[in-house]
Amino acid sequence: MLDDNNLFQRAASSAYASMAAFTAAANMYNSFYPSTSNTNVNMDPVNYINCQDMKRERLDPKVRVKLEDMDLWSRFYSLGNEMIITKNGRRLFPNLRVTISELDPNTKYMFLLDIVPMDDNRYKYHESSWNISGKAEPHMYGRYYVHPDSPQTGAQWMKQSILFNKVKITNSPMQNPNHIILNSMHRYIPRLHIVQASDSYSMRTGPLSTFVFQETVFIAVTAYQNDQITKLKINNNPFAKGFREPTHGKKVNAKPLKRLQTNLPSEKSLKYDENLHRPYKNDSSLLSVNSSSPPLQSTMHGAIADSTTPTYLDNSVGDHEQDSDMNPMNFSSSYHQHFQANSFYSSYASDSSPMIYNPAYTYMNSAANPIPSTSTPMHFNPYGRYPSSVYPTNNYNPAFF
DNA sequence: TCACCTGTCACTTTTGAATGGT
DNA sequence: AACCATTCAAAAGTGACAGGTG
Repeated sequence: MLDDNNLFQRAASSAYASMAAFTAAANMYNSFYPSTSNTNVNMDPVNYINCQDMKRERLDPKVRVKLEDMDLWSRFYSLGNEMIITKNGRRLFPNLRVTISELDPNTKYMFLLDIVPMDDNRYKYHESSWNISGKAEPHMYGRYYVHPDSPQTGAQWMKQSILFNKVKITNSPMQNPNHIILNSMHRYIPRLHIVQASDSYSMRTGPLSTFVFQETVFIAVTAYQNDQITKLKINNNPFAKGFREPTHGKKVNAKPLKRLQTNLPSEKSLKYDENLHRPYKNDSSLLSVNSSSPPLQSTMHGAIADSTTPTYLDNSVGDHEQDSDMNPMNFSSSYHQHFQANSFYSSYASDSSPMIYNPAYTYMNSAANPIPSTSTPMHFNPYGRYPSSVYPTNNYNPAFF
């Protein structure tokens, strides 16, 4: 383990080197998820990551973060967003842009971004839908993108929206150390960390809060799987403008047509929708009669943990009303309404958060919630909750797409 | 002007199921 | 029946490319 930590420290570099090194030790413990098939592991989240001594103060709970371009994010979310990863690194699209309120105007803050797995699964795109195809590869923690304006005062951060358009994701650990490493065919969510700090040293100890946005969930891919995602990207990303007009390039014509032909609906692509009691086209965008505005499921807001700073493992879940809502074991509809009405997110509260994005843990953490067998591939619902027949009693409800 | 960003596409590599031999 | 090696198709990854942005 010590050797591994040294490896992390060597790998960490540039502006965030100190933070990556600092968090590496904690991350080593939860880099490898508990197996979904093992129900006998120690379920105490504090002991699980073995970091009960690492307490960290939070920012003022009044601090609010709003995700910009919510409409665009929601459109991608509803289709099951995909992000291309390449060896040299690709940017995220849509861009992550947020606005902040209720920071102390005179205190300095640093803004960091990382991307963490949503669950313990690897996915496969088959017959126009995402299905679980096996267990996830271990995630490489410790890579952060530090916003180049960091540090600056709360007043400066709140003056205008904050854009993370330079973040790049890659599948190659050997590339630029500023790139965030992801595994293809795995599902992720970006996390925004706000640290009260005036330099990289105090960044390690200053009060910290983490924010996540459900609409930013995506599956990392090396080539787009869902044609609808491709079209949405082309139509909205200015750098892909060249692909909008079929008459412009020669490339635009030939292959897509060929692909379209190979994907033409055959008998195989028609399925029977048991809910609608009618056949439906086997395409994630056409899954329901309401496909133009699929429901945004509510369950993950603010719930993804900061695995790098297991500060909130204080067993005080539910101390406050807000805490209760933020508790991943108790996602409430009221919080959903709060989200839909304002698109504002609080930081997550004291909870067992380092495990939240790992359904395996969540299921195991509740004796009342038996773990469904993962040996048989489950259909991945692009619109949110797994059917209640699959998870009869769980209240985790992995809500994506 | 030019560095950079995008999705496309042809090609290569990897994966995993099927098959057959011991 | 169990194990191992081989084959082969499908899936996934790679890199060059043209057309675009800033």
